[in-house]
Amino acid sequence: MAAAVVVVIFTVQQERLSVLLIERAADPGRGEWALPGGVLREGESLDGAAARKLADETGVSEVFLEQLYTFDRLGEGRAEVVVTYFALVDVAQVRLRTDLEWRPAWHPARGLPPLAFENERVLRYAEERLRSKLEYTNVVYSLLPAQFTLTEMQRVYEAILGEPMDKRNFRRRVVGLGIVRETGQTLKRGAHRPARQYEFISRAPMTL
Amino acid sequence: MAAAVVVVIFTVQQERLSVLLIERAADPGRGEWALPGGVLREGESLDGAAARKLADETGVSEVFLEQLYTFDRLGEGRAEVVVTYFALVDVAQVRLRTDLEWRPAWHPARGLPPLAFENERVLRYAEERLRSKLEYTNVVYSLLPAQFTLTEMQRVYEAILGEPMDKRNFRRRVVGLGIVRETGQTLKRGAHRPARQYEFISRAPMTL
DNA sequence: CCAAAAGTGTTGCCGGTACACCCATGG
DNA sequence: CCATGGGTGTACCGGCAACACTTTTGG
Repeated sequence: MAAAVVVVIFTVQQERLSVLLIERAADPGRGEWALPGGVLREGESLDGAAARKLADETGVSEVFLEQLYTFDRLGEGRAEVVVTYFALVDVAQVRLRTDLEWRPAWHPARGLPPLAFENERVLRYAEERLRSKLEYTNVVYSLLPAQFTLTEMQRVYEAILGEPMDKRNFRRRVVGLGIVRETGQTLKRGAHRPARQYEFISRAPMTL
Repeated sequence: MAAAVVVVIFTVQQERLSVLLIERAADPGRGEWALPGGVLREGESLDGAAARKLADETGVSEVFLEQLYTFDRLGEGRAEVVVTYFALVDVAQVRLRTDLEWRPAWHPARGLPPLAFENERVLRYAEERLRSKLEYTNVVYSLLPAQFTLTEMQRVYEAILGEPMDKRNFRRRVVGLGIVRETGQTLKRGAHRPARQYEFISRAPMTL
């Protein structure tokens, strides 16, 4: 009866918010999907355990990772308490594990398979917190590459919030509030006018 | 190495934000003060354990009580993880335990005695969260009796935020946003004009 | 020349803040 | 009559939302 750590790993892919899930190859919960997690090791810190799980599954570190909530007695799980975290990753940086037994895969946050251990509760809570953090922090930095266009950034916001935003208001806000700045470079893609590239002023979480 | 629960119990007393602390009569931490807490019992829920601790120390229930954060390896504590909660109580409803060994007492949040188990970190975090929740929720309901005057309510806000507020703006806000309503009754006290009594529209936590 | 995305300003509304005076009561 | 707290309105400012057209490019 030790403590367990579970990590909700979000990304935005094809204009959809997605979550990393693992198909369980053993009981309990065989054949269902679950959030990545595991037991806290002897002498390990909570933040350390969460970062380890995240790195195990995605290969990334140095991304936004924050404690979410602590649950007790989640479903059939054997842990006394489950400390949950949530992380935001740029899908382009991720290399998923390719084990035969415990397959990780991205799933759109809308339209999930059956989940083990009442992970739906955890996910709902994480999604709510993510949406609210978008509004008053710069956490989106962790979902985008070093350089990007404002349109790409806006698509990420829209995927998470689930509604279209006004282009002019969006731009005024993110540059005006000091979240991003121009790099001076531009990017040409397809039959379009070249787009200015932007970068985050800070790649650490900050409250606006 | 089980999980422990710790509760930060706030009240407002004589226009000061205060916290309930317990003087430790045994090691570790003998002679220091600490937040009330204990080990999670077999089969007990986290919320249940927090409510039990709160009721043990103050006799109250049905007040605002919410999970705060989960810490690992706090000081010399023996718990693997410590799940912290914070509660808001009306000091008039509280009857403190009067054990000889483990004395509970209110301490002003500014100017605390030496604390055991790194409880300063927990307290700082709880205080910050309380201040921010004041702004966008009705949690203050849990610090006041059923009926009260707007001046009393304003004093509670000022004690917690640590700065005076404008009377007219305060009143407009709390009635306008539907936090409180008039009861129709008035209260006479001393050499003053009678004051209208108010009550909370909802005595459950709500976001504004 | 057409389709597709980039880029750009103005206006109205609302919420928040600053600010000062008169009133009812008990002693 | 005076000291004490109760009660009230207005004006300014800044952030936020709504809204439409022109430009550049590749095919």
